[in-house]
Amino acid sequence: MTTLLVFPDPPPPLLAQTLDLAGFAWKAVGNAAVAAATEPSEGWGGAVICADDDPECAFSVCRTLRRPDARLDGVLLLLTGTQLAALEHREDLFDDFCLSPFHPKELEARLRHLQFRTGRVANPEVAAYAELILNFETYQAMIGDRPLDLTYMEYELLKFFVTHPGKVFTREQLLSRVWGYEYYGGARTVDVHVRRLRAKLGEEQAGLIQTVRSVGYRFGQTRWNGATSPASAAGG
Amino acid sequence: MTTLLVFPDPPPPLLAQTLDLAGFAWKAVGNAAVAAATEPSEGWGGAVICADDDPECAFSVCRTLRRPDARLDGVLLLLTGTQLAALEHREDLFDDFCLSPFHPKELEARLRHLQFRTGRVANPEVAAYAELILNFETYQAMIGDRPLDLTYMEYELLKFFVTHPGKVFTREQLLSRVWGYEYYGGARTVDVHVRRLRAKLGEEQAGLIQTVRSVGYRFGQTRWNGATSPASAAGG
DNA sequence: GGGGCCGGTTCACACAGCGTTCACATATGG
DNA sequence: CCATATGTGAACGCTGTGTGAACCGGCCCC
Repeated sequence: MTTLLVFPDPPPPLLAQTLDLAGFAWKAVGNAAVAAATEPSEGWGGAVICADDDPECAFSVCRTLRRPDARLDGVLLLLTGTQLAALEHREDLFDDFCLSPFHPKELEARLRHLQFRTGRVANPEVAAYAELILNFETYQAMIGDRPLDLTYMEYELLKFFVTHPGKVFTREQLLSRVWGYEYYGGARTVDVHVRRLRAKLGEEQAGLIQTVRSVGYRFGQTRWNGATSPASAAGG
Repeated sequence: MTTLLVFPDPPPPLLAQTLDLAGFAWKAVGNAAVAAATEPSEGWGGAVICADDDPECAFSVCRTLRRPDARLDGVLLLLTGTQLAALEHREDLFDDFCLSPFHPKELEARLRHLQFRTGRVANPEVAAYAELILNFETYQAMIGDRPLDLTYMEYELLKFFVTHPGKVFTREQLLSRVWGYEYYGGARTVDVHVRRLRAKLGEEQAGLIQTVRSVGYRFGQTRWNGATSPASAAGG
């Protein structure tokens, strides 16, 4: 369960109670700066912004959360009926809203739906394996919370590995499927790229790419480590 | 203004009145078959499904509207407080809901936001990314508090970048999507415009446009955007 | 209608990054 | 202990990109 950002700090008692009863993990912040400073490493799982008391400040927090360079999805606005008109030109600042005073079950249902939406609508153009995340749209890679600086070929090779975990590929297969053409005698080129990938993955995760002696390389699936039957290699 | 699908037929009087007063064009249908038969050529602009009377039938209509091969976006569910629990395993059937009896202004605000989300509403007249602000109406650009003097093509290119932050585009993609036509051998033209944009953005912000070697260019989003599916966190 | 300016496109060149290759060291298996 | 396979470090050369400048067409002003 990810952590919800809640504004203001402290939040209205009924809001806090509702979130607790519904089983949400949350953290209250008084302004956008604190929100940025206390952001968990996996990012906020959404936000509940209460505009009852200080709508201007609430909208300001929303604006900060929604800036395009680090946009937060899953922002729910809590406001009174008289504030409805203020939403008209601020459609981009929130994903859902709930009228205050609210029915606890309604808020819970909205938050659940919001988490469903952000989990499902989120851009599918990514692939992940354990700690490793590749974003195909941005050509970026992350291992844990550390961004990887990969060259084009390194990225393409890693992308192929991540999308085919567990399988063993010969150097010739990798050359034809990653490089995309038949190759003349340069099988060792793969070794060099694998080596550089291992180096950039770091000491910890270098084992993600395993050498299968006299066959080729395999990505992930470390459960089969050690002495396996040769039949598996022959069958692959 | 596109036409909203409304269920049931006839809808509750207060619903019809609210839609009329808010200026929405709508058409009531009694079941999914009629909805398919009377669908306007441009498609439905969304749906308001009232589950007050016959929730089972309402959910059935939703299921039909949401079938994967012709999924309708912008489905708003109208239900009573006692029906909230029924939403839990039907998250995919709707995009928003509103408790009945409803405040007309709330329903109106929800429908407006739904139309904004589904993109059926006119484009915003400004866009911003970090320090950068573009005003599409006046063709003005500002970086921080400094106005940028951009030519037409520079402005169009920057506008495209700002509205697609983080994604990598090849030169060919940029040519076809910014210049708007297929191009003969002029891929380097993009380079020159990018260079001039960088120069005008200034030393500080030149890094906003990043070169992705042997791929193309990317605007902003150096930091990883954590908007990935929650499954990745669970899978670790 | 002519000349100068402005903006978009194209060209030529230099540099740097990256893919490839080689030579050698090390590991593995028979 | 040998043969083969793989890891490692470094060097080479190509391709892609940055950069300055020229070209060219349209527009406005004189």
